[in-house]
Amino acid sequence: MRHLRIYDMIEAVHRSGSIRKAAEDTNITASALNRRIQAFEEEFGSEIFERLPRGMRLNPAGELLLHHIRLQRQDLARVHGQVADLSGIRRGHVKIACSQALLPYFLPREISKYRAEFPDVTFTVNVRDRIQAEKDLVNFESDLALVFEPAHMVDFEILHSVHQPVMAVMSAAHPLAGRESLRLRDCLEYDLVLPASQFGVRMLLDQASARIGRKLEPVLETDSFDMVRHFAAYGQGIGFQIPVGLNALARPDMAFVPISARDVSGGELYLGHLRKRTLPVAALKFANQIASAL
Amino acid sequence: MRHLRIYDMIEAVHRSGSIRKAAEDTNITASALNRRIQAFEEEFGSEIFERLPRGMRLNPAGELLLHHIRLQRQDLARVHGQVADLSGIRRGHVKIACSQALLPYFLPREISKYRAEFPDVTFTVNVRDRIQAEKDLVNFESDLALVFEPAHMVDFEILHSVHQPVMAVMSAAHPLAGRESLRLRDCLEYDLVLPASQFGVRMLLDQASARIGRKLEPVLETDSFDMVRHFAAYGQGIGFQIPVGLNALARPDMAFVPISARDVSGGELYLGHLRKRTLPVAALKFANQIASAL
DNA sequence: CCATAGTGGTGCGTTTTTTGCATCGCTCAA
DNA sequence: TTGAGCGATGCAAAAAACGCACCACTATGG
Repeated sequence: MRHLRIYDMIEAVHRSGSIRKAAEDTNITASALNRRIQAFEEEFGSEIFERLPRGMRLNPAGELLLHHIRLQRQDLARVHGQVADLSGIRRGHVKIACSQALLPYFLPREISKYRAEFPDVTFTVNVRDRIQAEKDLVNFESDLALVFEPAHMVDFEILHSVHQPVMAVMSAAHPLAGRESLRLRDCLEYDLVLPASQFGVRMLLDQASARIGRKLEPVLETDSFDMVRHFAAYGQGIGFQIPVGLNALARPDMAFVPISARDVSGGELYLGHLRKRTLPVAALKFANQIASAL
Repeated sequence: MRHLRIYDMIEAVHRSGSIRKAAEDTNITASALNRRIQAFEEEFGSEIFERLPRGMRLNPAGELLLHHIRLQRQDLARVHGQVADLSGIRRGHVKIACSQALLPYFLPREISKYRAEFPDVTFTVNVRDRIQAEKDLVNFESDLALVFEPAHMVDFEILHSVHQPVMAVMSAAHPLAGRESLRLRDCLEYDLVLPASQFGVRMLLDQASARIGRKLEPVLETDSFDMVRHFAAYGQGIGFQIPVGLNALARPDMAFVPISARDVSGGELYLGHLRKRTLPVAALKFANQIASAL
């Protein structure tokens, strides 16, 4: 869209922080770029950049404009998608920000299933904690977010939610492996491997242990749920995960035992998008599929 | 916004139905306009107009694009408003689609009150029935709608609603003028002046009279509530109106008596805007003022 | 404390894009 | 059948955008 070129230029200057650097990205001379920015500001009726001795920075007006630019671009992409839909072609691209728990089993399965029906739809999946996921939505870097116990949710519009108890994860040979359910105090007898504090599961566990007057002292704290699972699988440790991140069939060597709701009531896994936003067709259809899968 | 000129051109062609006519509105030659449309379609990846022997018409892709254009333009206006807000200037323009009932007293008073605080804000008020009001919102021809008993409401997001009983309107000298409330059957003894069938008040009255096995036979049916009031004021007839359209202080020569809720339960007056839309600052502030006034 | 590298801004000749004019081919209604 | 109205197009003129060279300014680091 050549007529929206000026928006690309503004974003390029915003990204690189200087006209000269942005000029390279834009395949244009710094002088030409400079003049287009100036002309735009003139027409817009207000400066959108602060001129600092070391470069350019968006001022508040520019921040507002930037959001408009992103909104505008995403909406145009939606229109493009719908127009493609008219001609019977199901094309498009879906950008997802999600918790790690969704990565090993759930999302790969759902994406494959979706692409079996619409092979021309492509995906971007970014692992984000619950705070960053919301920021991604605001910046239009993701269409959908699938997160466990999100943090503020002011810009988050819920499409679907599902309750997830917290599961203890351990080797199938572990003494507690046969139990129907576990109390939190049972787990404290063993080596604990816990996700880092920014994760929802950890937050729930911390709250629960505080209630029974104990403090969790993990032997291993990590930001990788893969690590949690593998450490638990090959030792006597206990890890924690939510059911959507587990697959009993795929791991007969492991045991997954729910923590009693009396200790940890569990949390909600939310599927949502940016408030007030109209999703592209592809993203909407995929969201519906996920919602029914959950 | 020079870079959005192509959008103006597309809208102009859509409005006038032909390139040559649109060329005059756009202050450009037909050939230049033609080529810009062609270039845009090329870049957009799909034709947006049907070429008919008698002119141009938007095809489905074009309809989708047109909606995007309007959305985009309105959002840019919102950004402009917010930027003006940053510099302390309260400028802007508010477009309202409303029922006739709001015209005589309510809206003039509220607009004056608002403009006393923000004199640089201007207004457009269009009288619309409840069906057309919603269309106006969809086409971005209005920011706000203030309507009685709207029809489908699928694209309508309610900001505020207030219950309005139906009032009988008559001369102060009318035999029924002193009553505290009226049954519908009391009114049927007199000459009736009714709003046309597209109005919410009429719909409620029709339903109510059908319930008591009667049919309303007005001596005067009109699409002007002014006419209803004046006819009632100068004769023995009875008209009907909702309270927001009446002002006892301004008309000591008239009497307003509520119809018993056992006959006509009344209806809701809704203030709303297009679903998912972010209103310009001025419109939002005005909407808040109206909501509290109601 | 000054040299230097990096920043945005500008004058001017050149290139690219857009526009206007004239004209073609087509369709439909009188 | 003819004329009026439509969109499309070739070509030259006008306008806009661009690249180059250079200016003024300011932090930073030897």
